[in-house]
Amino acid sequence: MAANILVVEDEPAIQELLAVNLEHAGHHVLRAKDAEQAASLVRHALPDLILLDWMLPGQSGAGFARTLRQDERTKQVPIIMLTARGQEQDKIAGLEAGADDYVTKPFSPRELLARIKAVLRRRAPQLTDEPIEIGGLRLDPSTHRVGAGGMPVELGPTEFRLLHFLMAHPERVHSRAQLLDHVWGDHVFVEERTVDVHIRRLRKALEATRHDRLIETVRGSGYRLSAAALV
Amino acid sequence: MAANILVVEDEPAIQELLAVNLEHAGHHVLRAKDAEQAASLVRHALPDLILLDWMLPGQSGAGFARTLRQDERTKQVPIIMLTARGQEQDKIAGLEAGADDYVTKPFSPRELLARIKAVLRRRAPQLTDEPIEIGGLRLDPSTHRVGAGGMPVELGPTEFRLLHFLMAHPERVHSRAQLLDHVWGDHVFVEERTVDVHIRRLRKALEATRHDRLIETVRGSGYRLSAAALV
DNA sequence: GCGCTCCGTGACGGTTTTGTTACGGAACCC
DNA sequence: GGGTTCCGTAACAAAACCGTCACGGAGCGC
Repeated sequence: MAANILVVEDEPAIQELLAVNLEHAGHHVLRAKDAEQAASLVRHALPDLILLDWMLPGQSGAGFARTLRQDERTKQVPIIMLTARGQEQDKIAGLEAGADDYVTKPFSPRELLARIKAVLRRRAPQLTDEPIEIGGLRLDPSTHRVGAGGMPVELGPTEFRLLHFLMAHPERVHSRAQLLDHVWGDHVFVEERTVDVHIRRLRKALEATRHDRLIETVRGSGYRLSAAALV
Repeated sequence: MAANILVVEDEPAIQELLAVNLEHAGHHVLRAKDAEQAASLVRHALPDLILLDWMLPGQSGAGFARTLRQDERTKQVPIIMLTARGQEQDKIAGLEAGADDYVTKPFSPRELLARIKAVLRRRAPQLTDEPIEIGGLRLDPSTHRVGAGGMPVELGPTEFRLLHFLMAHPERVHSRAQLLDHVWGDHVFVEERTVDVHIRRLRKALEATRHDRLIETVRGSGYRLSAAALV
Protein backbone atom coordinates (compact mmCIF):
# COMPACT_ATOMS: atom_id res chain seq x y z
CA MET A 1 0.00 0.00 0.00
CA ALA A 2 3.04 2.26 0.13
CA ALA A 3 2.83 4.94 -2.52
CA ASN A 4 4.65 7.93 -3.92
CA ILE A 5 2.67 10.95 -2.88
CA LEU A 6 3.21 14.47 -4.07
CA VAL A 7 2.27 17.11 -1.52
CA VAL A 8 1.58 20.55 -2.95
CA GLU A 9 1.27 23.00 -0.09
CA ASP A 10 2.76 26.45 0.35
CA GLU A 11 2.51 26.68 4.11
CA PRO A 12 5.73 25.03 5.40
CA ALA A 13 4.25 23.95 8.73
CA ILE A 14 1.33 22.17 7.13
CA GLN A 15 3.54 20.66 4.47
CA GLU A 16 5.78 19.26 7.13
CA LEU A 17 2.83 17.96 9.09
CA LEU A 18 1.50 16.19 6.04
CA ALA A 19 4.86 14.75 5.13
CA VAL A 20 5.48 13.41 8.61
CA ASN A 21 2.12 11.72 8.71
CA LEU A 22 2.41 10.22 5.28
CA GLU A 23 5.92 8.96 5.80
CA HIS A 24 4.93 7.49 9.09
CA ALA A 25 2.32 5.51 7.23
CA GLY A 26 5.02 4.17 4.95
CA HIS A 27 4.50 6.41 1.97
CA HIS A 28 7.20 8.18 0.07
CA VAL A 29 6.72 11.92 -0.09
CA LEU A 30 7.61 14.48 -2.72
CA ARG A 31 7.05 18.14 -1.86
CA ALA A 32 6.21 21.23 -3.84
CA LYS A 33 5.21 24.65 -2.63
CA ASP A 34 3.38 25.80 -5.73
CA ALA A 35 1.92 24.57 -8.97
CA GLU A 36 5.03 25.31 -10.95
CA GLN A 37 7.28 23.21 -8.77
CA ALA A 38 4.67 20.51 -8.69
CA ALA A 39 4.40 20.43 -12.46
CA SER A 40 8.11 19.96 -12.78
CA LEU A 41 8.14 17.14 -10.27
CA VAL A 42 5.25 15.43 -11.94
CA ARG A 43 7.08 15.49 -15.24
CA HIS A 44 10.08 13.77 -13.80
CA ALA A 45 8.48 11.23 -11.51
CA LEU A 46 4.87 10.40 -11.90
CA PRO A 47 3.46 10.15 -8.37
CA ASP A 48 0.75 7.68 -7.39
CA LEU A 49 -1.33 10.39 -5.79
CA ILE A 50 -1.33 14.15 -5.41
CA LEU A 51 -2.36 15.99 -2.27
CA LEU A 52 -3.19 19.44 -3.48
CA ASP A 53 -3.81 22.55 -1.42
CA TRP A 54 -6.56 24.60 -2.94
CA MET A 55 -5.16 27.99 -1.99
CA LEU A 56 -1.84 28.27 -3.68
CA PRO A 57 0.21 31.31 -4.57
CA GLY A 58 0.38 31.72 -8.34
CA GLN A 59 -1.67 29.16 -10.26
CA SER A 60 -4.59 27.95 -8.17
CA GLY A 61 -5.10 24.35 -7.20
CA ALA A 62 -8.11 24.15 -9.47
CA GLY A 63 -6.10 25.36 -12.43
CA PHE A 64 -3.33 22.92 -11.74
CA ALA A 65 -5.77 20.04 -11.37
CA ARG A 66 -7.32 20.90 -14.70
CA THR A 67 -3.91 20.95 -16.33
CA LEU A 68 -3.13 17.54 -14.94
CA ARG A 69 -6.40 16.15 -16.17
CA GLN A 70 -5.63 17.23 -19.68
CA ASP A 71 -2.30 15.57 -20.03
CA GLU A 72 -2.54 11.97 -21.13
CA ARG A 73 0.21 10.90 -18.80
CA THR A 74 -1.17 12.50 -15.69
CA LYS A 75 -4.83 12.05 -16.42
CA GLN A 76 -5.09 9.01 -14.23
CA VAL A 77 -3.23 10.28 -11.20
CA PRO A 78 -5.72 10.70 -8.36
CA ILE A 79 -5.96 14.06 -6.66
CA ILE A 80 -7.12 14.78 -3.14
CA MET A 81 -7.60 18.47 -2.46
CA LEU A 82 -7.19 20.30 0.79
CA THR A 83 -9.71 23.03 1.45
CA ALA A 84 -10.54 25.28 4.35
CA ARG A 85 -13.60 24.24 6.26
CA GLY A 86 -16.85 25.49 4.93
CA GLN A 87 -15.67 26.59 1.49
CA GLU A 88 -18.47 24.77 -0.22
CA GLN A 89 -17.85 26.61 -3.45
CA ASP A 90 -14.28 25.43 -3.46
CA LYS A 91 -15.28 21.84 -3.00
CA ILE A 92 -17.66 21.88 -5.90
CA ALA A 93 -15.17 23.69 -8.07
CA GLY A 94 -12.53 21.21 -7.05
CA LEU A 95 -14.54 18.14 -7.83
CA GLU A 96 -15.44 19.66 -11.13
CA ALA A 97 -11.81 20.30 -11.90
CA GLY A 98 -11.19 16.60 -11.51
CA ALA A 99 -10.26 16.05 -7.90
CA ASP A 100 -11.10 12.61 -6.61
CA ASP A 101 -11.85 13.60 -3.07
CA TYR A 102 -11.35 16.41 -0.61
CA VAL A 103 -10.25 16.86 2.96
CA THR A 104 -11.03 19.97 4.95
CA LYS A 105 -8.49 21.70 7.13
CA PRO A 106 -7.92 21.15 9.93
CA PHE A 107 -7.86 17.47 9.06
CA SER A 108 -7.36 14.46 11.24
CA PRO A 109 -4.42 12.35 10.11
CA ARG A 110 -6.55 9.29 10.45
CA GLU A 111 -9.18 10.58 8.08
CA LEU A 112 -6.58 11.76 5.63
CA LEU A 113 -4.88 8.37 5.57
CA ALA A 114 -8.19 6.61 5.22
CA ARG A 115 -9.09 8.70 2.22
CA ILE A 116 -5.72 8.18 0.65
CA LYS A 117 -6.09 4.47 1.12
CA ALA A 118 -9.54 4.49 -0.39
CA VAL A 119 -8.47 6.49 -3.40
CA LEU A 120 -5.43 4.33 -3.99
CA ARG A 121 -7.42 1.17 -3.68
CA ARG A 122 -9.98 2.43 -6.09
CA ARG A 123 -7.18 3.04 -8.54
CA ALA A 124 -5.33 -0.15 -7.93
CA PRO A 125 -7.56 -2.76 -9.50
CA GLN A 126 -8.00 -0.67 -12.54
CA LEU A 127 -9.13 -3.72 -14.33
CA THR A 128 -12.84 -3.40 -14.90
CA ASP A 129 -15.24 -5.90 -16.31
CA GLU A 130 -15.72 -3.94 -19.48
CA PRO A 131 -14.75 -5.71 -22.66
CA ILE A 132 -11.69 -4.24 -24.31
CA GLU A 133 -10.92 -4.27 -27.99
CA ILE A 134 -7.61 -3.28 -29.49
CA GLY A 135 -6.56 -3.81 -33.05
CA GLY A 136 -9.45 -6.20 -33.57
CA LEU A 137 -8.51 -8.31 -30.60
CA ARG A 138 -11.27 -8.54 -28.08
CA LEU A 139 -11.06 -9.48 -24.42
CA ASP A 140 -14.11 -9.82 -22.22
CA PRO A 141 -13.33 -10.17 -18.52
CA SER A 142 -16.82 -11.17 -17.48
CA THR A 143 -17.01 -14.10 -19.83
CA HIS A 144 -13.29 -14.69 -19.70
CA ARG A 145 -13.12 -14.90 -23.44
CA VAL A 146 -10.52 -13.70 -25.88
CA GLY A 147 -10.79 -13.70 -29.61
CA ALA A 148 -10.76 -11.82 -32.87
CA GLY A 149 -13.34 -11.91 -35.60
CA GLY A 150 -15.10 -14.94 -34.27
CA MET A 151 -11.88 -16.86 -33.80
CA PRO A 152 -11.40 -17.73 -30.14
CA VAL A 153 -8.01 -17.58 -28.49
CA GLU A 154 -7.28 -20.04 -25.69
CA LEU A 155 -5.31 -18.74 -22.76
CA GLY A 156 -4.24 -20.02 -19.37
CA PRO A 157 -5.12 -18.00 -16.27
CA THR A 158 -1.85 -16.12 -16.07
CA GLU A 159 -1.74 -15.35 -19.77
CA PHE A 160 -5.27 -14.06 -19.51
CA ARG A 161 -4.47 -11.73 -16.65
CA LEU A 162 -1.33 -10.60 -18.40
CA LEU A 163 -3.17 -9.78 -21.60
CA HIS A 164 -5.94 -8.11 -19.67
CA PHE A 165 -3.49 -5.86 -17.92
CA LEU A 166 -1.65 -5.01 -21.11
CA MET A 167 -4.87 -4.24 -22.94
CA ALA A 168 -6.09 -2.11 -20.06
CA HIS A 169 -2.88 -0.08 -20.27
CA PRO A 170 -1.89 -0.06 -23.88
CA GLU A 171 0.84 2.00 -25.51
CA ARG A 172 2.67 2.07 -22.23
CA VAL A 173 5.88 0.25 -21.49
CA HIS A 174 5.70 -2.01 -18.47
CA SER A 175 8.82 -3.26 -16.77
CA ARG A 176 8.99 -6.86 -15.73
CA ALA A 177 8.78 -5.74 -12.12
CA GLN A 178 5.61 -3.79 -12.79
CA LEU A 179 4.05 -6.70 -14.58
CA LEU A 180 4.92 -8.99 -11.71
CA ASP A 181 3.32 -6.52 -9.32
CA HIS A 182 0.13 -6.09 -11.25
CA VAL A 183 -0.39 -9.44 -12.84
CA TRP A 184 1.14 -11.81 -10.35
CA GLY A 185 0.41 -9.78 -7.24
CA ASP A 186 2.33 -7.41 -5.09
CA HIS A 187 4.60 -9.57 -3.05
CA VAL A 188 5.37 -12.63 -5.04
CA PHE A 189 8.74 -14.20 -5.17
CA VAL A 190 9.23 -15.04 -8.81
CA GLU A 191 12.06 -14.51 -11.24
CA GLU A 192 11.63 -11.60 -13.59
CA ARG A 193 12.48 -13.82 -16.51
CA THR A 194 9.28 -15.68 -15.80
CA VAL A 195 7.52 -12.75 -17.38
CA ASP A 196 9.38 -13.43 -20.60
CA VAL A 197 8.13 -16.95 -20.70
CA HIS A 198 4.55 -15.92 -20.21
CA ILE A 199 4.89 -13.23 -22.82
CA ARG A 200 6.15 -15.95 -25.09
CA ARG A 201 3.18 -18.18 -24.31
CA LEU A 202 0.81 -15.31 -24.81
CA ARG A 203 2.33 -14.44 -28.16
CA LYS A 204 2.15 -18.04 -29.20
CA ALA A 205 -1.53 -18.23 -28.34
CA LEU A 206 -2.16 -15.00 -30.21
CA GLU A 207 -0.46 -16.27 -33.35
CA ALA A 208 -3.73 -17.97 -34.27
CA THR A 209 -5.23 -14.58 -35.08
CA ARG A 210 -2.01 -12.83 -36.09
CA HIS A 211 -2.21 -10.67 -33.02
CA ASP A 212 1.07 -11.78 -31.56
CA ARG A 213 2.62 -8.67 -33.07
CA LEU A 214 0.51 -6.55 -30.73
CA ILE A 215 3.06 -7.16 -28.01
CA GLU A 216 6.30 -5.32 -28.55
CA THR A 217 9.54 -5.83 -26.75
CA VAL A 218 11.18 -2.67 -25.52
CA ARG A 219 14.73 -3.65 -25.05
CA GLY A 220 16.09 -2.75 -21.66
CA SER A 221 12.68 -1.67 -20.37
CA GLY A 222 9.99 -4.25 -20.74
CA TYR A 223 6.97 -4.87 -22.91
CA ARG A 224 4.33 -2.79 -24.56
CA LEU A 225 1.02 -3.60 -26.17
CA SER A 226 0.35 -1.32 -29.07
CA ALA A 227 -2.19 -1.32 -31.85
CA ALA A 228 0.38 0.50 -33.97
CA ALA A 229 2.47 -2.64 -34.00
CA LEU A 230 -0.07 -4.37 -36.19
CA VAL A 231 0.77 -2.30 -39.23
CA MET B 1 -19.63 -3.95 -10.88
CA ALA B 2 -20.04 -1.68 -13.85
CA ALA B 3 -23.63 -0.50 -14.15
CA ASN B 4 -25.94 1.67 -16.21
CA ILE B 5 -26.72 4.66 -14.09
CA LEU B 6 -29.29 7.32 -14.85
CA VAL B 7 -28.39 10.75 -13.51
CA VAL B 8 -31.32 13.11 -13.03
CA GLU B 9 -29.98 16.57 -12.28
CA ASP B 10 -30.94 19.94 -13.65
CA GLU B 11 -27.75 21.80 -12.81
CA PRO B 12 -25.43 21.16 -15.78
CA ALA B 13 -22.22 21.58 -13.79
CA ILE B 14 -23.23 19.06 -11.18
CA GLN B 15 -24.59 16.69 -13.78
CA GLU B 16 -21.28 16.82 -15.58
CA LEU B 17 -19.42 16.29 -12.36
CA LEU B 18 -21.47 13.23 -11.54
CA ALA B 19 -21.10 11.83 -15.01
CA VAL B 20 -17.34 12.25 -15.04
CA ASN B 21 -16.94 10.53 -11.73
CA LEU B 22 -19.23 7.67 -12.52
CA GLU B 23 -17.70 7.04 -15.89
CA HIS B 24 -14.32 7.22 -14.37
CA ALA B 25 -15.38 4.41 -12.07
CA GLY B 26 -16.37 2.34 -15.06
CA HIS B 27 -20.10 2.93 -15.09
CA HIS B 28 -22.19 3.84 -18.05
CA VAL B 29 -24.11 7.07 -17.63
CA LEU B 30 -27.47 8.25 -18.94
CA ARG B 31 -28.47 11.84 -18.26
CA ALA B 32 -31.72 13.66 -17.76
CA LYS B 33 -32.36 17.19 -16.59
CA ASP B 34 -35.87 16.69 -15.27
CA ALA B 35 -38.39 14.03 -14.34
CA GLU B 36 -40.02 14.05 -17.74
CA GLN B 37 -36.81 13.32 -19.60
CA ALA B 38 -35.90 10.75 -17.01
CA ALA B 39 -39.21 8.97 -17.36
CA SER B 40 -38.74 8.69 -21.09
CA LEU B 41 -35.24 7.31 -20.70
CA VAL B 42 -36.35 4.80 -18.13
CA ARG B 43 -38.97 3.52 -20.49
CA HIS B 44 -36.47 2.90 -23.22
CA ALA B 45 -33.53 1.58 -21.28
CA LEU B 46 -34.04 0.33 -17.78
CA PRO B 47 -31.03 1.53 -15.80
CA ASP B 48 -29.47 -0.43 -12.97
CA LEU B 49 -29.62 2.55 -10.64
CA ILE B 50 -30.97 6.07 -10.58
CA LEU B 51 -29.20 9.05 -9.07
CA LEU B 52 -31.94 11.54 -8.43
CA ASP B 53 -31.63 15.18 -7.48
CA TRP B 54 -34.29 16.15 -5.01
CA MET B 55 -34.79 19.69 -6.22
CA LEU B 56 -35.95 19.45 -9.78
CA PRO B 57 -37.85 21.89 -11.93
CA GLY B 58 -41.30 20.56 -12.71
CA GLN B 59 -42.10 17.30 -11.00
CA SER B 60 -40.12 16.95 -7.80
CA GLY B 61 -37.67 14.15 -7.16
CA ALA B 62 -40.00 12.73 -4.54
CA GLY B 63 -42.89 12.63 -6.98
CA PHE B 64 -40.77 10.96 -9.63
CA ALA B 65 -39.53 8.39 -7.18
CA ARG B 66 -43.07 7.57 -6.19
CA THR B 67 -44.03 7.15 -9.83
CA LEU B 68 -41.15 4.76 -10.39
CA ARG B 69 -42.14 2.74 -7.38
CA GLN B 70 -45.60 2.18 -8.75
CA ASP B 71 -44.63 0.81 -12.10
CA GLU B 72 -44.02 -2.91 -12.07
CA ARG B 73 -41.03 -2.64 -14.37
CA THR B 74 -39.24 0.06 -12.46
CA LYS B 75 -40.24 -0.97 -8.99
CA GLN B 76 -36.97 -2.73 -8.38
CA VAL B 77 -34.60 -0.09 -9.65
CA PRO B 78 -32.68 1.34 -6.73
CA ILE B 79 -32.69 5.11 -6.24
CA ILE B 80 -30.09 7.26 -4.55
CA MET B 81 -31.20 10.82 -3.96
CA LEU B 82 -29.09 13.92 -3.86
CA THR B 83 -30.05 16.49 -1.28
CA ALA B 84 -28.59 19.74 -0.07
CA ARG B 85 -26.79 19.49 3.20
CA GLY B 86 -28.98 19.65 6.25
CA GLN B 87 -32.36 19.21 4.58
CA GLU B 88 -33.37 16.60 7.08
CA GLN B 89 -37.00 16.64 6.14
CA ASP B 90 -36.05 16.02 2.53
CA LYS B 91 -34.12 12.95 3.48
CA ILE B 92 -36.97 11.53 5.43
CA ALA B 93 -39.44 12.32 2.70
CA GLY B 94 -37.09 10.77 0.20
CA LEU B 95 -36.68 7.51 1.99
CA GLU B 96 -40.41 7.39 2.46
CA ALA B 97 -40.94 7.95 -1.23
CA GLY B 98 -38.86 4.89 -1.91
CA ALA B 99 -35.28 6.07 -2.23
CA ASP B 100 -32.71 3.51 -1.18
CA ASP B 101 -30.13 5.92 0.09
CA TYR B 102 -29.18 9.55 -0.01
CA VAL B 103 -26.04 11.63 -0.52
CA THR B 104 -25.72 15.24 0.52
CA LYS B 105 -24.16 17.89 -1.66
CA PRO B 106 -21.36 18.62 -1.86
CA PHE B 107 -20.48 14.97 -1.92
CA SER B 108 -17.14 13.28 -2.13
CA PRO B 109 -16.82 10.93 -5.07
CA ARG B 110 -15.48 8.35 -2.70
CA GLU B 111 -18.62 8.39 -0.63
CA LEU B 112 -20.88 8.45 -3.63
CA LEU B 113 -19.20 5.48 -5.25
CA ALA B 114 -19.24 3.58 -2.01
CA ARG B 115 -22.96 4.08 -1.66
CA ILE B 116 -23.60 3.10 -5.23
CA LYS B 117 -21.64 -0.04 -4.72
CA ALA B 118 -23.52 -0.83 -1.54
CA VAL B 119 -26.89 -0.28 -3.12
CA LEU B 120 -26.06 -2.37 -6.16
CA ARG B 121 -24.82 -5.18 -4.03
CA ARG B 122 -27.80 -5.06 -1.76
CA ARG B 123 -30.15 -5.51 -4.64
CA ALA B 124 -30.00 -9.27 -4.83
CA PRO B 125 -29.86 -10.59 -8.36
CA GLN B 126 -33.20 -12.31 -8.14
CA LEU B 127 -34.09 -15.21 -10.32
CA THR B 128 -37.40 -14.88 -12.09
CA ASP B 129 -39.99 -17.51 -12.81
CA GLU B 130 -39.67 -17.13 -16.55
CA PRO B 131 -38.79 -20.28 -18.46
CA ILE B 132 -35.31 -20.13 -19.93
CA GLU B 133 -34.07 -21.92 -23.01
CA ILE B 134 -30.46 -22.11 -24.05
CA GLY B 135 -29.04 -24.30 -26.74
CA GLY B 136 -32.24 -26.32 -26.82
CA LEU B 137 -32.18 -26.96 -23.10
CA ARG B 138 -35.25 -25.69 -21.37
CA LEU B 139 -35.74 -24.91 -17.71
CA ASP B 140 -39.05 -23.85 -16.26
CA PRO B 141 -38.81 -22.51 -12.72
CA SER B 142 -42.55 -22.49 -12.13
CA THR B 143 -43.02 -26.16 -12.92
CA HIS B 144 -39.55 -27.09 -11.77
CA ARG B 145 -38.94 -29.02 -14.93
CA VAL B 146 -35.87 -29.34 -17.12
CA GLY B 147 -35.64 -30.98 -20.47
CA ALA B 148 -34.73 -30.80 -24.12
CA GLY B 149 -36.81 -31.82 -27.08
CA GLY B 150 -39.37 -33.69 -25.05
CA MET B 151 -36.70 -35.55 -23.13
CA PRO B 152 -36.95 -34.71 -19.42
CA VAL B 153 -33.86 -34.28 -17.28
CA GLU B 154 -34.01 -35.28 -13.64
CA LEU B 155 -32.25 -33.03 -11.17
CA GLY B 156 -31.91 -32.76 -7.44
CA PRO B 157 -32.85 -29.49 -5.74
CA THR B 158 -29.32 -28.11 -5.59
CA GLU B 159 -28.54 -29.11 -9.16
CA PHE B 160 -31.73 -27.41 -10.22
CA ARG B 161 -30.90 -24.15 -8.50
CA LEU B 162 -27.38 -24.33 -9.83
CA LEU B 163 -28.55 -24.84 -13.39
CA HIS B 164 -31.16 -22.14 -12.95
CA PHE B 165 -28.57 -19.65 -11.85
CA LEU B 166 -26.18 -20.58 -14.63
CA MET B 167 -28.90 -20.32 -17.26
CA ALA B 168 -30.07 -17.00 -15.86
CA HIS B 169 -26.54 -15.66 -16.22
CA PRO B 170 -25.08 -17.41 -19.21
CA GLU B 171 -21.74 -16.67 -20.86
CA ARG B 172 -20.44 -15.23 -17.65
CA VAL B 173 -17.79 -16.92 -15.59
CA HIS B 174 -18.83 -17.55 -12.01
CA SER B 175 -16.30 -18.28 -9.32
CA ARG B 176 -17.00 -21.03 -6.86
CA ALA B 177 -17.48 -18.39 -4.18
CA GLN B 178 -20.06 -16.58 -6.28
CA LEU B 179 -21.92 -19.79 -6.95
CA LEU B 180 -21.94 -20.61 -3.27
CA ASP B 181 -23.30 -17.15 -2.54
CA HIS B 182 -26.05 -17.25 -5.11
CA VAL B 183 -27.02 -20.87 -5.24
CA TRP B 184 -26.38 -22.05 -1.71
CA GLY B 185 -27.10 -18.76 0.05
CA ASP B 186 -25.08 -15.90 1.31
CA HIS B 187 -23.41 -17.14 4.41
CA VAL B 188 -23.16 -20.86 4.19
CA PHE B 189 -20.18 -22.70 5.43
CA VAL B 190 -19.41 -25.19 2.71
CA GLU B 191 -16.25 -26.16 0.98
CA GLU B 192 -15.71 -24.61 -2.40
CA ARG B 193 -14.96 -28.02 -3.84
CA THR B 194 -18.55 -28.93 -3.13
CA VAL B 195 -19.40 -26.83 -6.14
CA ASP B 196 -17.28 -29.10 -8.29
CA VAL B 197 -19.16 -32.14 -7.19
CA HIS B 198 -22.51 -30.59 -7.96
CA ILE B 199 -21.27 -29.42 -11.30
CA ARG B 200 -20.25 -32.98 -11.92
CA ARG B 201 -23.69 -34.27 -10.93
CA LEU B 202 -25.32 -31.65 -13.08
CA ARG B 203 -23.20 -32.56 -16.07
CA LYS B 204 -23.93 -36.21 -15.55
CA ALA B 205 -27.66 -35.56 -15.50
CA LEU B 206 -27.37 -33.45 -18.62
CA GLU B 207 -25.52 -36.18 -20.50
CA ALA B 208 -28.87 -37.72 -21.35
CA THR B 209 -29.58 -34.91 -23.77
CA ARG B 210 -25.96 -34.15 -24.70
CA HIS B 211 -26.19 -30.85 -22.89
CA ASP B 212 -23.43 -31.56 -20.44
CA ARG B 213 -21.10 -29.68 -22.74
CA LEU B 214 -23.05 -26.51 -22.02
CA ILE B 215 -21.09 -26.13 -18.82
CA GLU B 216 -17.50 -25.14 -19.37
CA THR B 217 -14.69 -25.13 -16.88
CA VAL B 218 -12.63 -21.96 -16.81
CA ARG B 219 -9.49 -23.04 -15.10
CA GLY B 220 -8.45 -20.77 -12.30
CA SER B 221 -11.72 -18.86 -12.37
CA GLY B 222 -14.78 -21.02 -12.15
CA TYR B 223 -17.55 -22.24 -14.45
CA ARG B 224 -19.48 -20.84 -17.35
CA LEU B 225 -22.63 -21.92 -19.14
CA SER B 226 -22.47 -21.12 -22.80
CA ALA B 227 -24.50 -22.10 -25.82
CA ALA B 228 -21.34 -21.63 -27.88
CA ALA B 229 -19.89 -24.68 -26.20
CA LEU B 230 -22.39 -26.91 -27.96
CA VAL B 231 -20.77 -26.44 -31.34
C1' DG C 1 33.72 -6.45 -35.63
C1' DC C 2 33.90 -7.71 -30.75
C1' DG C 3 32.19 -8.47 -26.49
C1' DC C 4 28.63 -7.78 -23.64
C1' DT C 5 23.91 -7.74 -22.26
C1' DC C 6 19.32 -8.79 -23.20
C1' DC C 7 15.75 -11.56 -25.09
C1' DG C 8 13.37 -15.75 -27.45
C1' DT C 9 12.58 -20.37 -27.02
C1' DG C 10 12.01 -25.30 -25.95
C1' DA C 11 12.13 -28.64 -22.44
C1' DC C 12 11.36 -30.38 -17.78
C1' DG C 13 9.92 -31.34 -13.06
C1' DG C 14 6.94 -30.07 -9.66
C1' DT C 15 2.76 -27.97 -8.13
C1' DT C 16 -1.94 -26.65 -8.40
C1' DT C 17 -6.35 -27.26 -10.04
C1' DT C 18 -10.02 -30.02 -11.48
C1' DG C 19 -12.61 -34.57 -12.47
C1' DT C 20 -14.41 -38.46 -10.51
C1' DT C 21 -15.80 -41.83 -7.30
C1' DA C 22 -17.09 -43.50 -2.85
C1' DC C 23 -19.04 -43.02 1.66
C1' DG C 24 -21.48 -41.61 5.92
C1' DG C 25 -24.98 -38.99 7.57
C1' DA C 26 -29.03 -35.82 7.34
C1' DA C 27 -33.51 -34.98 5.62
C1' DC C 28 -37.63 -36.61 3.88
C1' DC C 29 -41.66 -39.44 2.67
C1' DC C 30 -44.86 -42.67 3.53
C1' DG D 1 -39.31 -46.63 11.50
C1' DG D 2 -37.71 -48.27 7.08
C1' DG D 3 -36.35 -46.92 2.90
C1' DT D 4 -34.97 -43.52 -0.25
C1' DT D 5 -32.97 -39.36 -1.85
C1' DC D 6 -29.81 -35.93 -1.41
C1' DC D 7 -25.86 -33.60 0.43
C1' DG D 8 -21.07 -32.46 1.85
C1' DT D 9 -16.52 -34.15 2.31
C1' DA D 10 -12.51 -36.89 1.59
C1' DA D 11 -9.41 -39.17 -1.35
C1' DC D 12 -7.25 -40.39 -5.47
C1' DA D 13 -6.26 -39.75 -10.54
C1' DA D 14 -5.73 -36.94 -14.41
C1' DA D 15 -4.88 -32.79 -16.55
C1' DA D 16 -3.39 -28.16 -16.85
C1' DC D 17 -0.34 -24.91 -15.53
C1' DC D 18 3.73 -22.72 -13.56
C1' DG D 19 8.49 -21.34 -12.76
C1' DT D 20 13.11 -22.19 -13.86
C1' DC D 21 16.93 -23.27 -16.60
C1' DA D 22 20.00 -23.57 -20.46
C1' DC D 23 21.17 -22.47 -24.91
C1' DG D 24 21.55 -19.61 -28.81
C1' DG D 25 20.72 -15.64 -31.34
C1' DA D 26 19.86 -10.68 -31.64
C1' DG D 27 20.83 -6.01 -30.42
C1' DC D 28 23.85 -2.49 -28.74
C1' DG D 29 27.96 0.32 -27.44
C1' DC D 30 32.42 1.20 -28.66
